[in-house]
Amino acid sequence: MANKDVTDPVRMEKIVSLCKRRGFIFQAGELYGGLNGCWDYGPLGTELKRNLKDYWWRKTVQERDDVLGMDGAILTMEEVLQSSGHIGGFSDPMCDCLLSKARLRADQIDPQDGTVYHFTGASLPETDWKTEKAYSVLQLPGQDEAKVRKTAREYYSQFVKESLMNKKDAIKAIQLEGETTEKVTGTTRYNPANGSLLTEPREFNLMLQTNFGATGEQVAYLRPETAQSIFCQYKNVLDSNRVKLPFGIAQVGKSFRNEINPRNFTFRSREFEQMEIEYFCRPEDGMRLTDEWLETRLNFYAEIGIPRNKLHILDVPDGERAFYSKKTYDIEYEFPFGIQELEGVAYRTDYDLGVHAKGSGRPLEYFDEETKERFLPHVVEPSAGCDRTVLALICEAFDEEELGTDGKSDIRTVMRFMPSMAPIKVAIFPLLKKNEEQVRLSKEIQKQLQPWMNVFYDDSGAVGRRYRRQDEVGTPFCITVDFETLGEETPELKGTVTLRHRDSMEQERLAIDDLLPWLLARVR
RNA sequence: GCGGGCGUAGCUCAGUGGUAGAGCGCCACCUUGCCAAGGUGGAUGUCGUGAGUUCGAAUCUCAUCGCCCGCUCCA
Repeated sequence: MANKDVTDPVRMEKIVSLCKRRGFIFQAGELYGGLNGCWDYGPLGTELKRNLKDYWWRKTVQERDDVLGMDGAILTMEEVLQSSGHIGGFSDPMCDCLLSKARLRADQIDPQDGTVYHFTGASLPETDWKTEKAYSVLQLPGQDEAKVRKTAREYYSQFVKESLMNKKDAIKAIQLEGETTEKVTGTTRYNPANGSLLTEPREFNLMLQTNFGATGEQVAYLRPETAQSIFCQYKNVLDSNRVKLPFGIAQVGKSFRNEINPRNFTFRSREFEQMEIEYFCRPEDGMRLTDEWLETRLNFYAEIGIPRNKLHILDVPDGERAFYSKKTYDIEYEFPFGIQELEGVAYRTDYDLGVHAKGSGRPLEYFDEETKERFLPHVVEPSAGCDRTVLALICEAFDEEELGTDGKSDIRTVMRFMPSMAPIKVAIFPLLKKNEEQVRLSKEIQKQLQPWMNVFYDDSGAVGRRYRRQDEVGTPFCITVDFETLGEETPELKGTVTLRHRDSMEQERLAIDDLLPWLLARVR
């Protein structure tokens, strides 16, 4: 098990603060108080996320011969989710303890035998407090009747105004009413820890539902994962694209889950984006391909700037995997709030195509021309959380560097994004705002580079401050048009600019004409 | 969903019943020949929201929303 104790809340707070201050991520609906579990990306966050998605798409779909893309509807038919098991099958019935408020999974309570004491209500002598609420307690092994009644009085004490008297005396004084007993066997209605009655088991609604049609009579669900539209269109993709096993279908898009408890900034949100591949293969290749995809995906993270030593691979053991999965790897990252999952690589066997073939009554078998076999392909699913990866990129990039060599403390905040991920690729400054020629040339360079990359122009304040502002949003390169550019004192430097590197703060001179190829080689 | 903490300017926070504050940031001008915090001036607040108590509420009470921590949950 990963060590969850390695957390740094202070660092996380600084990151959240920077995200808001510099326009990476805002809380959704903040103007009206905020919407729990939902987030908006600001200008820079949007660029960052787009860079990630574009890179994933390029590496996963465009640069591979065996993966095709699709973009499915978010609104999903009830039948699809019935077959997949999202309706009915996967949601766990939960009970709450009426006394301790502990939440228990109804299906994990051991059946118990014993005597149950039923009460119809309680009152408090010498006051007008009285309740008709019924309550029951199971006598646990080793408990006497007095203990059972104490438990009941503790329950009723929740409804007594605390101002009546001090709590201990109040509990002792409560009069229980209508006591009867009953022998029960195999009950799961009582908390094994304290004998208290539980609430009725409730199905937690883990999906978001919506309605449409003229009077809103038709029910649809916001998809809980992008995977289901891939499984449902697998046959159409196969028939329309002349592909052979093994092949994959990839999708990037929004999914929605009614998370009970959204936490950790954007990490667990109700609305989130996934980058998923369903890779269809022959049954005998499933295990091997799962391992291969794990390697492919780990390499991907290294390429976008999340080093291998910050990733942890969890080989999910038997019993903790989804029941249909023969093998699952979780790829986890060391977030400041703990080691948490970025991506799951799961071997899902033929479960998904199987349930949809059955649910729809349509054959989904693959016919192998060479071997003349007909079978349901198996599926390996590398499923990455897009917002989680953006958050990992931000956490990984965030750095505070001490520069105070002369005794003064100077902390430089730098987002060390890889150039390919950085929201702004290059910033362009005239050294002096008042020098018209420098301003003119700077804007000319900006126009030259803009068709190729995201460029930012700034002429306010001292140039040092402008450098630092760009450091804080992770711009890898800054270009300064200075007096040498104009060739005023050193004619041989005419037409060159200062190029300043974010990470080292070092500078070099480059000819304006060389800028585009130089940058293009580094920012993609 | 439970328990605890918190919510005042863009950010970090001070302000415990009597005129809404500081530092940083931001904007303008000046200065500035390459790495923040120099000079002058300026803008910015439904004190999270709503009700209540009060002559008067950022301050007290209740509710609600949101954030953080711990449980719980995560197909």
